[in-house]
Amino acid sequence: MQTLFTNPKVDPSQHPDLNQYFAFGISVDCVVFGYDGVDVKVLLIKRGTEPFIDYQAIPGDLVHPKEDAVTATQRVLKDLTGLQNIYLEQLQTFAGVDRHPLGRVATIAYFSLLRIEDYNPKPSSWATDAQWTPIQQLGEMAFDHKEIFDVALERLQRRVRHKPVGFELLPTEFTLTDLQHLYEKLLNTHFDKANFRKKILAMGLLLPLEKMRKAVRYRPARLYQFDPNRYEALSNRGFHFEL
Amino acid sequence: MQTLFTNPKVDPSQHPDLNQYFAFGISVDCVVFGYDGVDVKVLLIKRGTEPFIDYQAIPGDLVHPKEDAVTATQRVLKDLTGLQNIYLEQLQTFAGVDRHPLGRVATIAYFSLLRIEDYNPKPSSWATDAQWTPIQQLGEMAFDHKEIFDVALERLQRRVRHKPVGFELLPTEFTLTDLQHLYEKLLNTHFDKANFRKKILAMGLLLPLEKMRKAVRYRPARLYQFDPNRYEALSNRGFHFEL
DNA sequence: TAAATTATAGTACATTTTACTATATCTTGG
DNA sequence: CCAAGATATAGTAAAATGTACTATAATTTA
Repeated sequence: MQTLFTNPKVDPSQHPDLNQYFAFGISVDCVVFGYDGVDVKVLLIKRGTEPFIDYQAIPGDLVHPKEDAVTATQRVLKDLTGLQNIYLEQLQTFAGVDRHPLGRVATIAYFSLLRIEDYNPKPSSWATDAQWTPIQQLGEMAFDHKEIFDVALERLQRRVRHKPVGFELLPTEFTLTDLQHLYEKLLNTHFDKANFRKKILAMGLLLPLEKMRKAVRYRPARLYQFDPNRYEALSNRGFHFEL
Repeated sequence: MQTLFTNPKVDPSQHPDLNQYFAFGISVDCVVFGYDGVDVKVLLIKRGTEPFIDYQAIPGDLVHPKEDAVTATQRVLKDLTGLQNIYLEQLQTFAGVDRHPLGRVATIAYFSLLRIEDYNPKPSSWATDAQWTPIQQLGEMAFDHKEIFDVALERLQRRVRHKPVGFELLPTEFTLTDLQHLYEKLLNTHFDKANFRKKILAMGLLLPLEKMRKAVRYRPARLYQFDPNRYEALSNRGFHFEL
């Protein structure tokens, strides 16, 4: 039997054997990135049961029958972090036949970005086993989660260069040096300091504040904050963020 | 019940009620782009039954129980076009609760690129209703297929600027003007002729042939072909295609 | 053989990027 | 209170790239 379902000439309601095609589970998995001022980290849970006991895993869950995928992911994120309205982007779907030992489960992978200082673990049944892991120090991962993570990291690195989403990882007020360090960690490169600030400031996306970073034993730097409205406005005029 | 399945402390095999979570259908839908030298076109089928009778639809099918998603898409593409090994990229998954009137079906959307001259419709049960439609002349589309198409087009436009995949749409041998026209149609812009050729040739991705385009009533242009090996080599050295 | 048409080469100017240098501003220790 | 240390911020000059043109070459058709 081929193309039964979408064949424009066939009426699927006439085919009771269609049931065997409705036996998939769908899960969502979300790679949560954070930044603590030093390292880019990812929020992973440690599995306490087989299969893959003691392996690190990307948080996720089965999508409920009447729930859509984004909603499911937001539910997982809230249970895990206590946060709502955090940056979320669909990544890719992994649907290999044998990717899950417990059944045919396709997983829709997402990634999200949050300010690590906002993170506030909820005492849900599993969130207590969550831990922030620097992305260079990943252990072995359950299922195909390493592959999912790799895709997520690659996507993040591209995304961050073409859209101003890096700010999602920083405190709302930050210095230009903070920003530069973040990008250097994310992209694993070095930027010339003077040129970096010139380029960023020239975009006009940052609102300079009348405050300075305090409690440093050298000249304090000005604090800035990202201005989403300005970005919106510029985008509509054809502006393209690029770093 | 929450996070039953992926909760690291819960053993899902102890939960017979898990069955209600394994009742999804998964389909693949593939937006097939082609180019005939004049227009960018998309291969759509016209539905012959309800729901959405007479609407245009993106070709696709349910994923079989023991089939992975890419394989399913390649099967659909082969039934439809007679072609194998054509450019294929996963786009995004659409999993809205009510997106399909016949049941809970999440669809993994793909897009693919092919040389329209290679297209050779197979007499499969539905491929005969397939037709190449210029992307400006789309009618109303079935299900959420218009939304899928919009995402596909946007993705194609970005992809074509950052990876040399435009060549997938051209005959293997083409002139620089052919290439420029293709990009102008894809991106809906105009390029300065002299600068376009300078930029493209400077990349060193095109192999100049000793042939000329014939049967034109003016000066014939040199034919080129894309050199994938060269691209591979340059990519490894950090080269980044950009147009 | 001239006219028409497109291919290809070249050039000059503007803009952006890159690699630096110089100066300003703050804290801390003597 | 001043110098030393550290980082912030401003500025500049050369290099590279992009942009807008102009000029010339090659081919067919009338």
